[in-house]
Amino acid sequence: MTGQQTLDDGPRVPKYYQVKKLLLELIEAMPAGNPVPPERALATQFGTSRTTVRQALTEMVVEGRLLRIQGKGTFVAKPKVAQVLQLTSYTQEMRSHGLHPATRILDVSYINADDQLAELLAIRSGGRVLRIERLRLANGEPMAVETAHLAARRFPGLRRQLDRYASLYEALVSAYDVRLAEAEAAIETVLATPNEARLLGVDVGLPLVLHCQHSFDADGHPVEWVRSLYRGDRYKFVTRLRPPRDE
Amino acid sequence: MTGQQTLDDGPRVPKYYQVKKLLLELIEAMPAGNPVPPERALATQFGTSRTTVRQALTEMVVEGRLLRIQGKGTFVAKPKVAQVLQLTSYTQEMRSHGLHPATRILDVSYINADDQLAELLAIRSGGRVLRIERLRLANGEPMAVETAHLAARRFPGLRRQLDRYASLYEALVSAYDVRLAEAEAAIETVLATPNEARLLGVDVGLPLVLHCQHSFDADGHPVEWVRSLYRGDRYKFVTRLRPPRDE
DNA sequence: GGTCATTATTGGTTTGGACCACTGGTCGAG
DNA sequence: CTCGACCAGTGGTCCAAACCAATAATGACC
Repeated sequence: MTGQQTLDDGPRVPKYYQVKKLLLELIEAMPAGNPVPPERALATQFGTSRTTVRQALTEMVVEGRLLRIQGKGTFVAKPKVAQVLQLTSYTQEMRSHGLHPATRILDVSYINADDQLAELLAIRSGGRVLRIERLRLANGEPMAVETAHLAARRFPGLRRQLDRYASLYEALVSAYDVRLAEAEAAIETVLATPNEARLLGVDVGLPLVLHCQHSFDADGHPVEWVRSLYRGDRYKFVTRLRPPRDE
Repeated sequence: MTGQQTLDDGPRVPKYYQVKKLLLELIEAMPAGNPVPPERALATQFGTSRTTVRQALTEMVVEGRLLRIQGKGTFVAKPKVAQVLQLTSYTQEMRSHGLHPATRILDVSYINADDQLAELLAIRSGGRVLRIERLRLANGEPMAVETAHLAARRFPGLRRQLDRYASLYEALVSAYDVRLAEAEAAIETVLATPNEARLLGVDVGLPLVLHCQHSFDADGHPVEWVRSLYRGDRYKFVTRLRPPRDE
């Protein structure tokens, strides 16, 4: 090897990446919802195989710039919605963004806590836990799958109270006089399983944002542990920070 | 089509997904760093094409479970590191995790602010801004690319001060008596560009965590705007929340 | 006019093969 | 012994083709 062309990024640009850049320019001038040409047409236009076009399109779908629908086509996606990380309800949060929120209860049931969940809720291992699985929507579109866990003994009859109040937080305050005072949240990226992909209406393998929140009341007792899966292509999370030491 | 098998997830499981599940079982019993069989061998073993194996492997790489190295092989990856979202320095943060932090300065230069950056730093459009691009390492491995922006006029000579102090925060406190009091952070997922992938030592197209932080001093004046790109497969972000209203 | 089967179009999956780029080792020349 | 050329093995990219699955348009039939 003579090393005559070993620059930072000389001829090392894969063809699918060049296709991607061309497509990015193409959709920049297009409004959301507008369709891009079919894959086969793009392959002909760029003089590549459909495989290469698909590789470029797949990255753009993962990035949240495009939306693929089997049998219909590929479309320019809408920009991301910001999600403020704070102790507000989903409903409250979406309204502040001018969106119409809705919640569909997927499942409410009692389970037995495994060791990890028991520690999070400060109950004994195997204790009964109310598990609430909800699909969060905005303007009719699935936004997140939320699974909340609360100790059954601490909130007796909560399952029935849920029908009476508009939100879980409202039920906690009105029926049990419990207010969330603090929380710890962890955020990481994961990939959609087939089941999660189906619920959220995204593709299998798309990166999701896993947001686990552990909430406490004013006395420092754990109240709930929530595992929320947001669409990584539609959300960004915003939080306000303070320094660890006060001065 | 008789539709005799149209269950929730009957025959609808793609072959690459079945391969992925088998591989997940395989690597579960393997320590980090252990190599998995070559792609061609897996294709023969599972009776599929190499393309299908690659589709399964690619998802697992994106999830941070595997690490691919061209010319060497594919290996079991190490588990994620947690990153606490707070106003501490990277150095401080990594040490608390028992890791050995290091920083490599990639570039320090003055640029002219565009409209957006000017507004973030509360200066006039086109004003001079010190731009510091740093590569963050932990135990010798690239962890993040950080690009900080500070108003040049407010911190005269900061470029030279950087050599004198161990960290940017230390320089701000010692030389300018400026302490960060508050910040807003936004987190979203993006895909690695070729340049970013090269710096972080990951694959092009891998999802990264984009963490943009806007920091303010005690008087509420903006101090810096930092754009950090973390490896989505190695990090998770942890933050502590308080309710919006005090009571 | 309305209903349902048919067909065309589109994205989704899989194949088998080819070649490139990088790594690590082998082996010969010096 | 050292250095370099060479080569085998690995992941990276790309191709042409075929078939499956979901959607939308068409058109025959009632």
